[in-house]
Amino acid sequence: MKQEAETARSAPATLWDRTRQLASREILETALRLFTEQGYDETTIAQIAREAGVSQRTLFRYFGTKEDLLGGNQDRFGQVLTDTISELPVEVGVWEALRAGVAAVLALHDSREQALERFRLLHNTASLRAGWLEKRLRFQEDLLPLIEARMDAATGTVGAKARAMIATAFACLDAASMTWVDNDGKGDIMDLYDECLAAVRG
Amino acid sequence: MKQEAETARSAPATLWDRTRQLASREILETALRLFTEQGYDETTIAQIAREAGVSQRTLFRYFGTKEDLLGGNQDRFGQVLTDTISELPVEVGVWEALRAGVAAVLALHDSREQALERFRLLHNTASLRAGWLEKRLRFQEDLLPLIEARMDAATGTVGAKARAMIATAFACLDAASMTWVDNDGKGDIMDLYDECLAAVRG
DNA sequence: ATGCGATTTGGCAGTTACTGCCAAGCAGTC
DNA sequence: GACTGCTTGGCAGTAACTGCCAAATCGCAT
Repeated sequence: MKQEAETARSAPATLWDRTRQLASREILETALRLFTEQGYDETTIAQIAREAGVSQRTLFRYFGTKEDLLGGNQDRFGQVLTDTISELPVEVGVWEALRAGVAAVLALHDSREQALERFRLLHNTASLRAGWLEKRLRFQEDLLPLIEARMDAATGTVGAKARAMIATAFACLDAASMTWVDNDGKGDIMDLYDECLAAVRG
Repeated sequence: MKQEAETARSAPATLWDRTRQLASREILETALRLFTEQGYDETTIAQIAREAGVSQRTLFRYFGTKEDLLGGNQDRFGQVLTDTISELPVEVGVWEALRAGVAAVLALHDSREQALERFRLLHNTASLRAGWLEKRLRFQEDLLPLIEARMDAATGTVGAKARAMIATAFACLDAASMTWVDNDGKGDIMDLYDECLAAVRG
C-alpha cells in the first residue's frame, strides 16, 4: 500500500508486484471497454471477470467496488484538490484558490479524449452520477477548513458561507463539463468554468 | 394514479382503497421509526416488512425502492419547484425565481421537527445523500428551460450559465441546510440561504 | 347469500453487487 | 527441494430488487 509510489514504473521489485500490476491493468481495460461498448449498468461484474480471465473474488480484491473500475481513481482527485489549495499562499483569495484546485484536478486526465469519454459516461449514467456526487461532497467537506482560513472570520456563520462558495465552484464545474460534453469536447472547460462563475457572481 | 388527488381524505370510495391507504401508512411509519432508531443502512427491508406485518413482495409493490420509504415523496419536490417558478411572471429575475422555488419546497415539510429529522438522516447517510443528489440533478435539468427564459439570450452559452446559476442556488440550499442541522435547527433556513447566496455573489 | 370476475397478496426462485471463509497454488527463501 | 507466506479461486451468504404463479380477498350482480 505504500511502495506503489511514483517509482513503480521501472523497478517492479518482485515478480508478484509485476503480475499484480498486469492483472490490474488487464481488468481495468476490459471493464472500461465493456462500459463504453454496452453501458455501465448493462455490464456485470461476472462478465468483466470472465473476459479479463480472473475470478470475481480476485476482481473484487483489486477493485473494491464496481465504480472503482472506472479508472483514474477518484480518491486521488480529492488529494490533488486539497494539496493544490493548501500549497497556495494565504494571500490568494477564495475564488482563485478554488479555481486553481479545479484546474489541477482537470489536468489529471491523460488526454482530452479520455476526459471526454469519462465525462460522457458519468453524465449519462444515473447510478454513476450518484456515486460521483457523493464522493465529491466528501471532497468539499475536506476543503472546508482550507477555505475558511482564507475568509475574514468577522461575521458569524463562516462555515455556511465557505460551504456555499466551495459548492458553487463545483456547481460551475458541473455546468461547464456538462456543456462541454454536449458540445462534444469543443473548446476549453476552464473557459466555460470562468464563464459560469462570472454569470453566477453577476 | 389519478384519484388520489386532494379529495381523498374523506371519501375513500371503496374498502380496497381504504385498506391500501392504511397499509401504506403502517409501512411508512414503521420504516421511518426504524430508520431513526437504528439508522438507514442498518435497517433491512425484511425487518420493516416483518414489523409492519406484510410480505416483502407487498412492501415493494407499495414502495418501489428502499429510498421511497423515507416518505414525503421527493418527486413532488420537483413538481412544486417547477410549478412555482413557471407561475412567476417573466419580469421576475433569475435569482428571485430560484429563491421562490427553494422557499416553496422548504414549505412542503409538515413541521420544523420533521424537516430537521429528515435533513439529519439525509446528511448523515452516504447512500441517501447519493440518491438525493442524483434526484436533485434531474430537478435542475427540468428547471433549465424555465431559467433560460429569464436570461437575456444575448451571449452564446446560455445553457451553461443557466445550469450554473441553478446549481448554485441548490449549493446554497445545501450549505444552509447543513449548517442548520449542525446548529440543531436553530434559526431560519431561508436566512442562511440568503447569507450563503450573498457570500457567493459578494 | 351465493357465486363470479377482478384485484391484491404472498411465497418462491432468480439476479446483481459484494463479503467472509477456507483450501489450493505459487513466488521467494533457506 | 522443503518451508513460509501471499495470492487465488470457489463456495456460501446477504441485501435490494424483479418476475411468476397460486391463493386469498374484495366488489358486484344474481
